[in-house]
Amino acid sequence: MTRSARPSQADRVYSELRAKLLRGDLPIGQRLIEQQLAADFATSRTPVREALRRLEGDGHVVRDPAGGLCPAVPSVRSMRELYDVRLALEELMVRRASVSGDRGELEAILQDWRALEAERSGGRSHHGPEFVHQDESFHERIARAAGNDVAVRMLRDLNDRIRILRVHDFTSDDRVGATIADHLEIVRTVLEGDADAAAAFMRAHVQRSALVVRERVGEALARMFEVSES
Amino acid sequence: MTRSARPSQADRVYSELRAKLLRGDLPIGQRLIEQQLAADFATSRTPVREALRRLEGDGHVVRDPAGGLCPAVPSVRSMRELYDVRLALEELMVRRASVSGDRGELEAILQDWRALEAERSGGRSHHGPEFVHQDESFHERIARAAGNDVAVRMLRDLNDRIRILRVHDFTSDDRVGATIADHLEIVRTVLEGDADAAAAFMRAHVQRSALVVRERVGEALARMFEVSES
DNA sequence: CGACGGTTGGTTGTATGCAATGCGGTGCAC
DNA sequence: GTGCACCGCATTGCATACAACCAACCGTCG
Repeated sequence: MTRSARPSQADRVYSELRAKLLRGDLPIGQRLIEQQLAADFATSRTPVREALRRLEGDGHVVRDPAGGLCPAVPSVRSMRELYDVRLALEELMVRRASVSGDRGELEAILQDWRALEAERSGGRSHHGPEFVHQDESFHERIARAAGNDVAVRMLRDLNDRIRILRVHDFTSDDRVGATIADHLEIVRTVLEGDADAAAAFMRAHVQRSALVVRERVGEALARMFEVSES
Repeated sequence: MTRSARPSQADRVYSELRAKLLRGDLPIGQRLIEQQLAADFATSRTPVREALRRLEGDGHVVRDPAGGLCPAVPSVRSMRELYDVRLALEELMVRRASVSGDRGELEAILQDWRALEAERSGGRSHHGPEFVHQDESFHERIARAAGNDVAVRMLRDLNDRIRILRVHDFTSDDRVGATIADHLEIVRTVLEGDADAAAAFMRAHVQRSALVVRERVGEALARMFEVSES
């Protein structure tokens, strides 16, 4: 996906536009005009078109009936679906990691999260957006240690789409602490090779997170989503 | 993904090229030259470029170090990964379908497969490629009945990538019969609402299929894959 | 006053031209 | 004979010009 040597204009437009879309920076009803985007990114329509095609393939933009492209609107329903699929995949990953995971990587993960725990009890606390990245990184590393690149890629895609919600999980210091504890417990269990227990911990962890998000985001976001649902 | 009204050149190139890639029709080492493809499809480079970008996003073509695009080569490893993920998703789908599936659709599936069973015992037998489509359709309909469009899309993508193997599952009449029996059992159990049993049946069904494929494809394909693995 | 058709501006789809890059081949020097 | 440098070609990335199409607006006619 990343061009090997020199990132092209199309790549640049793709990632910047994608970032905007995933942050929800673009007005939802508004059509994305190729020429206008080309002007914004100081380039021509060709790279913009290529970026849009990729974003369309990713499902981050959708076609309106007239053939124009608009930002895809997340719905409550799709969020639930995404969490559902994510849960199944994460469970699979810890099972695989438990049975035949890369021990070196798993132990590195354990070390890193012990360090985070120490930092935290040492008074240095992590705030939302930064911790979201840590959290995503944990789950991706587990998948990578499990040795399933197909799943890694799928999880990354899922994470892109729920990131906008995930930040709501880490607005309280309690949740950050609980997450660190969960992660340590999971990776320890994986290293013990207990697939069933690890899967159960992961399931509980993700479900807890989903519950908190659901609660925090609450009715406000739900209503926002509802109205913008197509 | 499908343009609403008038399929564009880019759409045509995308689907035809994609079909060729998924059938393994293109020599693996051979670089895909934009201009040559444009000539083959009797169009210009622009639609070809867009098609290639989408295929790149799908992972069906990959960049060589020089920046050129080549058909992605399936590896034994990625096949195993795909089956692994597919298994997890299929299991999730029957669980969801068991608990809160669309009964109308589920009963329609049951009817259709009873009809297929009757046809078969009536002497009309189905052969490989045709039955692959039936089989894929079954699994997609289950996912659709489960009401998770995110998973439907992911499964479709997975199926695209394992189709090349799946045909090896249905070269014997026995396997076709066994598959019909499995499908009937699965959908009946789902309709009874027994999620655990349905998941177990689905797991057994997919694993059986994977085993047969692995056996039939055998070392020959495995070796072919190995040498072409990057 | 309403409905219909033409017209026009805006937007996307397609084609092509141009520049840059990387690779291979060839010729020259040693 | 071998190594190196230079040149040309193939190919991609980017820009722009042109064509097709849709949508809305406006005028006219019933």
